[in-house]
Amino acid sequence: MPQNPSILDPFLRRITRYGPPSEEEISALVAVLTPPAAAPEGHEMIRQFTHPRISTLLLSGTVGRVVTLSHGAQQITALQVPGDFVDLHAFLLGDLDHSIVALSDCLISTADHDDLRRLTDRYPRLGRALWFLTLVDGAIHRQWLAVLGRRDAVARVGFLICELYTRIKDVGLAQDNRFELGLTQVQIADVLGLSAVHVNRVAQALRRRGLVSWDRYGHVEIRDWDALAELAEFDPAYLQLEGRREP
Amino acid sequence: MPQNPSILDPFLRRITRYGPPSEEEISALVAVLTPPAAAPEGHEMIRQFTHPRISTLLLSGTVGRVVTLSHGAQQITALQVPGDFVDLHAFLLGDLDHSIVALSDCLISTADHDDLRRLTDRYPRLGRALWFLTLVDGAIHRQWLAVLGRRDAVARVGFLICELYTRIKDVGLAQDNRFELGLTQVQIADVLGLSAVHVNRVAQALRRRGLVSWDRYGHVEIRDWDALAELAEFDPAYLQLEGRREP
DNA sequence: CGAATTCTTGACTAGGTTCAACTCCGGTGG
DNA sequence: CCACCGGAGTTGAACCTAGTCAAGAATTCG
Repeated sequence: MPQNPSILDPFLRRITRYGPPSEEEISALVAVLTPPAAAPEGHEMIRQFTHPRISTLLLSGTVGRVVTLSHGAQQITALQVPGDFVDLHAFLLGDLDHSIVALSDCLISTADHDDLRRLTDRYPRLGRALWFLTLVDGAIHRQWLAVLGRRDAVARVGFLICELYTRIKDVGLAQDNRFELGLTQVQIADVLGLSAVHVNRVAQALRRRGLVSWDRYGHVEIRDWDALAELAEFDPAYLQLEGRREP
Repeated sequence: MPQNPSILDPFLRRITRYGPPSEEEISALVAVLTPPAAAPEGHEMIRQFTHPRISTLLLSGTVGRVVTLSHGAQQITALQVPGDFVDLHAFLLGDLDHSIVALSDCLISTADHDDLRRLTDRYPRLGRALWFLTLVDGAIHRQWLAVLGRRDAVARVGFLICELYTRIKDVGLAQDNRFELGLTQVQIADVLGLSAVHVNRVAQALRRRGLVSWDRYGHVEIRDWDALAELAEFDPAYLQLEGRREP
């Protein structure tokens, strides 16, 4: 169990959205987590088509789920922020359909699948809380399908910025419409299904219109949230931040 | 509990992929299902932004999860085939981020969320089997993100045909490379993020190249599976049809 | 200082959209 | 029985968003 409790804060915020599990359940879960470990940028934590025996909790940094296609093209199918399990779905699935890659320098903690199985046997409500987390991932996937299927490039970039700010703020790591994007334009292109060149042009357009400022280090400030959210048709309901009180 | 056991066969094939749950667990689950009921084509089973108290098992027909955008544009974010729970994720989520619509005449059975909660309390392994089903949905979402983000129109249509045939065959409702597509070209366009006009042109190209035959009633025959699968880069691993033996 | 990334810009191209008209078919009602 | 209607599919032409290719600027790092 990690020495410094504060680094778990983002995760505790997430897990208590559902239910919440009792103190006892949360303690039991935290007890099976390893101490924080470093995962440097570019590290492939799990390789496509393999089956991990542990699940990974992201404590800081950004992680992506990456599907690699034949021509070398990549699609990033999910972005994880601190407090997210990056591969909780692998707990029950067989071989994974994607790689998991650290997109920046990260701190992680892991939980053994055998421990998770014992925990969810003993505490069914905790199991549902974990299930809930993977269902939110699914809700995000669905929104992104609508984004990739039916929105133009400007709305896609706007949506990504709105979503990431909302998620990072939700775990207490952003405020005042500023956050650390921490993605290169190439990586953004791989999330949005665009070319890097076009992402660059769209970013400039958003800056020119006064919607965001965005420096080369990935510090983003949303200067006009309402306009950006409307442009992107962003409604955070799908993120399930209101949580859910289980009867 | 439905009188005719055979109509549950597709579902029983699905649920036993994981684990499997014991006979007792499966019987307990089947016991809380309502008898089959009809849902006519076009019926909106769940409306976007509401919270259902039941989950729906699809027995026959095709159902879609539909996200509606502001300009009236739609994106179908998931297709369900017989044996799928169409809204099991709503069991734990709050308000739903999409509507659920019968895309053809359907037969359905439902389970009350309170019953599901009791069952998953009593049988944690059954809970994991249901969780597993929602994780497969997520895996399909991820593949579709890669399809929409990085593949051209011909590959998208090819991929859809390969996936639906594989899924329908898996539950015993298709064989010999023939199946009932049961979607109009407009609906296909809403799945693929294309215009209906372009879907039409792509369909003709696939027919001309001898890869599929495809009549106006939605009867599809895949005439050259290998070529189609290669064109679409379709690898069924993500569907998790091999299942998973829980230790 | 040179090497490597990332970002930026311009010119050209292409895949897919839009709009509009027309066909084919099944169903409906006079 | 036929006229009409509506939905699905089909076709053509014009347009446009985003991709590709290629080169140059800016920054970081060894």
